[in-house]
Amino acid sequence: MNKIQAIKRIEKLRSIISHHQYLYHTLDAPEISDSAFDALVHELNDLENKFPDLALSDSPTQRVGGQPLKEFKKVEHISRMNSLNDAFSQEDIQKWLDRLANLDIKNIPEFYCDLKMDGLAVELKYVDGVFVQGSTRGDGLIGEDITQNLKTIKSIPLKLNGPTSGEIYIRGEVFLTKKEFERINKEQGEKGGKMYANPRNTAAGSLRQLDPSITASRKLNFYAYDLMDTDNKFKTKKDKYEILNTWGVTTNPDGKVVNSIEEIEKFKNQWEEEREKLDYELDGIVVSINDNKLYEQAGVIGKAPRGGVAYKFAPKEAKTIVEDIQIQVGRTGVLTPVAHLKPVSIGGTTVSRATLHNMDEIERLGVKIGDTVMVGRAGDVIPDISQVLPVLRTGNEKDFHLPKKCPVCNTSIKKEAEQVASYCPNTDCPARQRETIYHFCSRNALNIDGVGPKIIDALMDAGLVQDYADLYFLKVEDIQNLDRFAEVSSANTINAIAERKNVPLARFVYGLGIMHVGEETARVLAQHFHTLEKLSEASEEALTAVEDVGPVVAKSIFEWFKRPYHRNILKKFEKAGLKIIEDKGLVRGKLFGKTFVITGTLDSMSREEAGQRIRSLGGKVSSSVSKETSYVLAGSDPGSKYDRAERLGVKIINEEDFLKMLHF
DNA sequence: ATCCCTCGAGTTCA
DNA sequence: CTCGAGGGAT
Repeated sequence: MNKIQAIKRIEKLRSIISHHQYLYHTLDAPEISDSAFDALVHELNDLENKFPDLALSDSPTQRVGGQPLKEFKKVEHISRMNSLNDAFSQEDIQKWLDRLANLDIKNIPEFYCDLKMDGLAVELKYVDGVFVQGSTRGDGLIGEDITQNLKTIKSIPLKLNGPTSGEIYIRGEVFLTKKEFERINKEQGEKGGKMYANPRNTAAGSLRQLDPSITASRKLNFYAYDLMDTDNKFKTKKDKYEILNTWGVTTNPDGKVVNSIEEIEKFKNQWEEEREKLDYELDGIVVSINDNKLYEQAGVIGKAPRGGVAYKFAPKEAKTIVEDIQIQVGRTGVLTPVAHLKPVSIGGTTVSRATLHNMDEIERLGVKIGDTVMVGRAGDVIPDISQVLPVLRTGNEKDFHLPKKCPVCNTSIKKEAEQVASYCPNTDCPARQRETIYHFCSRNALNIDGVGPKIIDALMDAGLVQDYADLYFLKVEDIQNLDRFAEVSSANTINAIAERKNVPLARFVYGLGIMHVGEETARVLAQHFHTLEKLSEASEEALTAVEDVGPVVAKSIFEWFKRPYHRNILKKFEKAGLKIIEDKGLVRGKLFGKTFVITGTLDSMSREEAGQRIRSLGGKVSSSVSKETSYVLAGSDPGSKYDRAERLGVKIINEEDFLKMLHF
């Protein structure tokens, strides 16, 4: 980026950041997520570092942010309440140590590592051991008097269990547990009040209540992180924490002293992994020089003391650019727009694509090609665009439109009026056929091990396979002649296919890939008709009579078996010697009539196996919890289903209970 | 017609 | 995991 561009960009970023600072700090009503905001500040910081002459003293990066609301009395802080510089990697920490070394602070023997709760900094004033005043950080110099509200917090002692004379100033973080956040938000929702975005905003909103009884109804927490020590009575940060604790002031119990950069890294990694286990939100750790004298010696630059850094966890969201939006054709012909992103690292892995689901989603987000977006991960796994930052548009963004023709086979795209998705109606579309064969080989269908997309693509491109029945006619020589295939792997492929010449009816029906027939419906159909022959000859009426099969599904199945193309495929299977194992019908075992939902990880078996055992005893396994569910089987690290079960009062059993249930 | 429960389908990276 | 939509109960 050249200087002219940088100037423009910096101006733009400054105005956007100021605007959002106002929304966030003064109105408690942010419009963009915290990480989106952080990303903006970060970019501005980088630019200002690159072009130091463009950095201005009134830049938002130079301010701590936030003017006090006029309703509260103003309080001047004893000394400026600063905020720490951020570090995002071990290199950043190393740079910090290098800068300290330049100041002649070398070979620091001890660091204090503390957890960084995501909350609000406050200052408490005690006179003669009695809590007399508390204030928010405000702009760093002047905060708001929220004494009455702070008095409602149980972990802030009204009287210190210690010194009974003189003035004492304590700083710390007020925060909210995740549980309490949910409770408050639920209550707000029921009252039709404003919903909070996250625990931090809720804590901020709660502290700024003009009526302390409202604050009291919300259980806020407090951990101290500093004791103002004007006459240097304490040697280390740890000493301060210990004396605070004896006075009855809590500090974070998980903080500890470490001796090296490696240990800092270890501490950070440990808590980054375990953060979910805590009942409050963490956004990183704070690393400080443990020795107070050295800490002071490091001094303050701008708004940030140099004796400590906030070592932030990898954000769960990151800012990136949508380079293109492309269309994918699925097995059923549904067209899915996928955003191709400028690669970005989120929580340790690099993300370059994210699904946009359908046109409705694109409209809801308002995303255009070239837009800057925030990408997170739904359920911690699947990349997902959470919001667009339209303020960063340059005017060169392009709207995305669905093509009129299938990008693969050029057939005209169709869309049912009341449905969201558009689709390619051509059942012979190569993209659809490919996906159909992948599906046939997939784990829950025929489970042909080692025959994945790559091999299937190669076989199709060579014209060796047109449909999934062709797989059973392949010979080792056929595959060997293809590029990239060695003798061994071709033999393995053939063996893997041959191993699946006896298959249970339910799996086979699922593998066929009939519209609206998934695993569960395939099982029900198999139980009901027992053989493929009977299923294939069933009338629409007979199909509709089956539990869970209505007119739409019945028609889809009926028409599938009617098509000559499919009849021919079934004949080929027969010719290849495929044996379909007859289904014995419904089992009336001891779990008959019981519905299970499985969540979390089990020790003694996979969830798949557990499901099979349940079904073999006549039980059902469902994917979502409702009041119809008999038991939720919870392994370790259960997901959201556990909470839902609790809320609905569904019986939750652990693995041990489950094993007993199987055996008795 | 309308709600609730389930199922189906699509999805990313290492 | 999440969304959309089919099936069935009301």
